[in-house]
Amino acid sequence: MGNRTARTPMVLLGLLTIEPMTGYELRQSVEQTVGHFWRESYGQIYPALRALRDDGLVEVLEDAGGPRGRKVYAITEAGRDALHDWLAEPPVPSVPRNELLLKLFFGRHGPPGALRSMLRQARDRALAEIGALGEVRAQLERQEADAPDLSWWLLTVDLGERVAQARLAWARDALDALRRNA
Amino acid sequence: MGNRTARTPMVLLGLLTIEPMTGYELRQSVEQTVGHFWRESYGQIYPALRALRDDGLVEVLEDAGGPRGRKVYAITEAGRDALHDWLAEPPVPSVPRNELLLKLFFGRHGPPGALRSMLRQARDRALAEIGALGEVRAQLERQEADAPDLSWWLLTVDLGERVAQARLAWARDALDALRRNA
DNA sequence: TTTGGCATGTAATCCGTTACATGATTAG
DNA sequence: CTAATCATGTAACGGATTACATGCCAAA
Repeated sequence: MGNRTARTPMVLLGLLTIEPMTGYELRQSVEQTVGHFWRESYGQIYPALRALRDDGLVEVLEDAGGPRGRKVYAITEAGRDALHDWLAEPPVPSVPRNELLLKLFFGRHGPPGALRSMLRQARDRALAEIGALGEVRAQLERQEADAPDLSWWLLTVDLGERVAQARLAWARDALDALRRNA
Repeated sequence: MGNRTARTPMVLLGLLTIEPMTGYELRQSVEQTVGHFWRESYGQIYPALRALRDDGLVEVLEDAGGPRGRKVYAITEAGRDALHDWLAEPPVPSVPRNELLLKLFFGRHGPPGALRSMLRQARDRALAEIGALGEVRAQLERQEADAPDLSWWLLTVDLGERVAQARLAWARDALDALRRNA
């Protein structure tokens, strides 16, 4: 039984399909590519790489540098198979946990200004997200125009933008409603 | 420093502002009220209730029934204060983790049909969510028309609906694009 | 009488973050 | 020379789920 989900190793395998990388670079790469909808910490990455190597799903290309070496990992054929199999399974629905909504739900029991400030923060975050995703999209279309993954990547950007737009509209409408009531 | 976030006890305190309940009823209540954006398991609830009681934030009204008793919890004044303080703090931004997007991002490396079936599932889930939230809204407006929390509750429903609509439109457009390309 | 819902709790385990420990290399 | 960045790893801890253990009561 053990690992039911095992998503960390799959992100690593996925990123290693783009190019071989060190654990450190994988961390950066997670942030830069799937950062709006996924995150991994070193505490997850290094043990996962060890396990992947033990299972023959990745291999170490170089091993040089300092005392503990710099290890460049590459995905193996077995690794591609494992990734393929995982991609065939439907995503396991995640437990929703939205602290903002929780606080709004119980908002009557908090201080009067808190609602407004949380909505403002939500609005600003949504705006920032829209801006960031717009840049991502522009950069993809410029620099990755020939990347074979492009259409998949744009799909994820697209959902991100739509959801951020929905949040923005919601926060603005809610703030307007507050103003009219006050 | 121990508990930085401590959200489980806060959900429980929040729900106990509505009415006193047992641990079992709290579990149902989480599902029925904040279910679209929050979830708690017994493994969290019972220990949390114990800790809340030790801290004087809740008290036990009744203690009867079976061998281990039926305990009806009520929020105390100290509990209301703790909830109030927590509601004053801005929500801690959560790490995004969306497995569907992860799978789409690496979609090229999976089986050809997987993308389509995941999008269909996303579309169907969004539709179901919209339906469920519509019912929640209708029921709130009917049965809780005088509830002092109503406007806050509707705010959370509203965001849920908008985000679900965004997901629905995204999944439909993506499916259409797929069909045109095939 | 047996199934399902009410009810409480613990134990094992996992997933994941943060902090710690260590050191090489590079740019200013 | 020194600060930042590259780089690898472990340890402690906390948050959360799942499974387990137990038993009452009511309805079919």
